[in-house]
Amino acid sequence: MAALNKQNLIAQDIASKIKHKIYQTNTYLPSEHQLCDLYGTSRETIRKALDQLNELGLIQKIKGRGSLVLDIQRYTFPISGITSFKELNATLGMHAVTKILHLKKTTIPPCEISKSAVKSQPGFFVERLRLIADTPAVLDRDYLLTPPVTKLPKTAAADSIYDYLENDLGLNISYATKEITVEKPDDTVRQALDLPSDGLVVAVRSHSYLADTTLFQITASFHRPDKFKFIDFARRKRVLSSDKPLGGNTSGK
Amino acid sequence: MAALNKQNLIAQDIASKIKHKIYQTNTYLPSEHQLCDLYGTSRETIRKALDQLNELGLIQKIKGRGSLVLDIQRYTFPISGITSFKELNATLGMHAVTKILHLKKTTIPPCEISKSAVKSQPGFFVERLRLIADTPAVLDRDYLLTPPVTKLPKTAAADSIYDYLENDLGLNISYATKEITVEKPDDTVRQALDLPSDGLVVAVRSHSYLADTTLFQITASFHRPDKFKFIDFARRKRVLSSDKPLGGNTSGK
DNA sequence: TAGTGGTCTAGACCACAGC
DNA sequence: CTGTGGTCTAGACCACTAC
Repeated sequence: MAALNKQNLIAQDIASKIKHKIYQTNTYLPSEHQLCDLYGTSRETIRKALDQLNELGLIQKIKGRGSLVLDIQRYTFPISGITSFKELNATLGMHAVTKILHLKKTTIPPCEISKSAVKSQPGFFVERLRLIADTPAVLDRDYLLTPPVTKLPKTAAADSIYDYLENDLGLNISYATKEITVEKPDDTVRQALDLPSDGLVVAVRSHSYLADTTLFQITASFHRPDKFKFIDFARRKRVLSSDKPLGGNTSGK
Repeated sequence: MAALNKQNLIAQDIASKIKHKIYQTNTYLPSEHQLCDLYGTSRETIRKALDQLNELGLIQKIKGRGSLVLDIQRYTFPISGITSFKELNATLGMHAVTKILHLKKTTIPPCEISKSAVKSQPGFFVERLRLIADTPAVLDRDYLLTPPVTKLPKTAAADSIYDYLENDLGLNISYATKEITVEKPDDTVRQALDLPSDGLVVAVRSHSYLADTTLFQITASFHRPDKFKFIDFARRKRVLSSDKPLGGNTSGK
């Protein structure tokens, strides 16, 4: 579903050239003016392409000098953001295997939908175990809501649900909220991940939304603590801080 | 230093109006054309302001309809990104107290600087304990490198190092890489956080950089597992995935 | 059909880096 | 001084939503 507009194509082309070392780490990209000539576009379009790479941490723009290619390669890479396990598996080359434990149509209890859901909703429940080098590393529990997700073949669950939703169903996956905590596992999780009886798990819970703000997925991933690693690249944002600190804070977190 | 350009001012103004419920959750902002009239700017400038809010998850832009105000308030808020503990403390209203355990000039051993550092560098070492509701929650260990950070008064360490670096030293904090793992604490951490002898801690290690890509801070934060919570808002990015999977993978998926 | 956001253009002026 | 990125403009055309 990659939109075929100029700025995305340019961003992908430059990203690819960085990946293949045509643009080397710690060197500068051609100037924006040169890129205009190279791609035959206006400067604002080039700048929007570079903004994407900047946001991803591939480059750092420095006023008066140019766009420097950063060396984030060594930082394994974006486990942040919304990324499917299959994509991670591919980019990190970690030889993982997915085992489907459950896949069934159900009604999703409202308590799982922490938002303002009053009544339960139909959907699919998928439970998958992820093995890395033959040892269990992650247990995923996904609820796919049925208004957007009407079908879910077993092959899609075994491969990549995101692939299926985007490419086969044509859904426009847009954003997610995500929460990481450390907690005591329930019995199922403990046994699946082969944890000691007093052990802890890392729980990553997320709500994923389409571009029209429809909630379509609720996930809880439970990671073995010793296998868990979350890597993030973040840019400093200053939009929110300046204002007065939210005064009437009635809710307690 | 909040730049005083139009797009940032507009973004902050709209963010403030969302915060104060002048623009209500689940309603649409005025159209981009109306905002042009309201602020007396061109549309592209309005769009750049809205892009900032979009990136933060405050709004969702929907083609043909408008910019919808999202309800992320209930999600506590951006612990993602680069945000200082003081800012978090203020926005979340969590009544935290900072205790300085150590503050001294040192040379930072190269092993701590995981990048290509060959020789050790001078800097400051700060160890701080964060208490929430009188119970220890986080132990921070910061190295501030001395090329950019020339002085570090105790008052700055007790208040907010980020505040001091940005507003007093005028440094331009730009981005950071961050890594979250769960591991066994050393004795100091275990005692400071009052953990059992076989307990685990959540370790958040980060490298922070200035706008000119100078590394200025290396941090390790150790969190009590039961107090730890990481909340993230992420938008789906599609720049990197399309290309062939980096390794010797011949199939184009 | 009218209104919305999405993309793109060809200029302009500024601030900063480096010679 | 020249070249770089940062910001802004006033238009244009498109695709989508809604009526």
